[in-house]
Amino acid sequence: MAPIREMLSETGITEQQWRVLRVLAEHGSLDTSTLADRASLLFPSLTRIATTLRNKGLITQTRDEIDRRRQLIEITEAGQKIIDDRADQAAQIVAGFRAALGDDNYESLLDLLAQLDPGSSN
Amino acid sequence: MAPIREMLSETGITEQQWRVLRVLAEHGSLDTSTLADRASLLFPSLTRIATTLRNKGLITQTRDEIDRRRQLIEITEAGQKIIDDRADQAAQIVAGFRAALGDDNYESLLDLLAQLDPGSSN
DNA sequence: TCACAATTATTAACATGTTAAGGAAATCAT
DNA sequence: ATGATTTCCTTAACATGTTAATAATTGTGA
Repeated sequence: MAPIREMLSETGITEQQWRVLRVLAEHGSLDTSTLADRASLLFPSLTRIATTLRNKGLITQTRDEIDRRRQLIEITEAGQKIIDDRADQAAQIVAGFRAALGDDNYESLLDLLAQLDPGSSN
Repeated sequence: MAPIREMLSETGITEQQWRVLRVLAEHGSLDTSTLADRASLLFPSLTRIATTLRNKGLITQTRDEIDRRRQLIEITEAGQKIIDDRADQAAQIVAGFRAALGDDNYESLLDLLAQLDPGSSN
């Protein structure tokens, strides 16, 4: 993940914050549970990350009026911009990994890791 | 690592503390730099871990009298006992992973991971 | 020898992982 | 309808990863 963190260092955003924003960028707005699941974060972590992202103005949190235990988290324009500006760069980093291993090996690695951790739907 | 952590939960020792003890159990006593390297820990982490292990009476730290910047870290009998008592159990957990993937796949996984991170001599 | 650099380790500050405890809202059984 | 349970989330407490700043010691060159 070092190259990813390096890319993000200039934004003042961490790897996990970036992951949260990416998931939100794909899905628009999500409830906390789904978001935690897709970003592979535990609840307590997400709570803190959401707080800092909210303070940075990159997301908004609103109570679900139907079930007021729930929160809806939405990415702001500023947050979306951060993702958009670096999507290509991130894709290239991943492509770099893939190239380093070769396509076949890359697929093998993903398969083997998936076998070890059936939980991660990624 | 979940099974490892579960095994360790009864000892009150964490995964990293266990790693430090394991390295020490193999090598007797080591200077901090070498220990950090072999346990794949950064200096600040090792400093803290050493403090807690020392407080638990599992290691001892002594200044190197020739170069007084350095410290020698040694495992105590109590620390050695913790490792000895669980070495078999840990080996079985690893064997379990290996069995889950199959021997060939297991080797493949190690190879692929090594290609991604040439640094880890493990 | 003495200022300056390099080495070794610690401390600080922040973010996260992890487990446990707590709090508010909804659900359910009676 | 109400008390117990469940669900969803937050807080708390501790350990670690990570980067930067400091401290202590040693090494070096003029």
